[in-house]
Amino acid sequence: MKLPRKFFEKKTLRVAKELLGCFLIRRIGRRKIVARIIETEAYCGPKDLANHASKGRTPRTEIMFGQAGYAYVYLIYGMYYCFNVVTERVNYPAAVLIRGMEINGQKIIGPGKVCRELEIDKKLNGLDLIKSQKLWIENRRLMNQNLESKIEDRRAKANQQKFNIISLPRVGVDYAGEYKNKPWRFGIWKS
DNA sequence: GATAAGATCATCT
DNA sequence: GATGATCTTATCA
Repeated sequence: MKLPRKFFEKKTLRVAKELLGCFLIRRIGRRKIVARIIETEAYCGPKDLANHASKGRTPRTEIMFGQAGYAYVYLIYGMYYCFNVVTERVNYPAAVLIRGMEINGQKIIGPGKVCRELEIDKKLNGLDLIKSQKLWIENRRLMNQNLESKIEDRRAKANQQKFNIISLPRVGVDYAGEYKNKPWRFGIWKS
């Protein structure tokens, strides 16, 4: 089941944890990629110095000040894209970065790799994940009627087992002062 | 195995 | 003009 907007309108830390095990779905023409989210990072509001939006409202960060459930995609280091989902309420800039996923059991770790694999670039910035047919997120448990193959059935079963969430400091935010060591990176490599 | 350097550009100062 | 919410390749040990 596609996640509703309400899911994203909660506290960013909670959304970041609840997204683990959910399925990121990407449709490119007739091709559909189903990826299980296994690593995220939370960027929590204007005071979080690691958050791009902590420097205020700019053209780039505008989307984070909008409604939850929209895609925030930006170019990093001139070569890679990072994909985030906007969270919380209007005028409160926050988002969850998708850092790692699993496709048919194959792990893809790193936000740049995630975007390369799913063909996510700036054209998808500002996309509404609640309405889009190109990119959306589904529940941890795939509904039976959505199962398209035995492979997907197996994947759904594997996902029903309990998993432990590991939390660590975020990556690449040494400049963020007191926020640099906040354990706002979440993963389920172990399950 | 570990660490370092290089690629490459939108964004903000 | 400097700087990244990164990744790959090269060069060490």
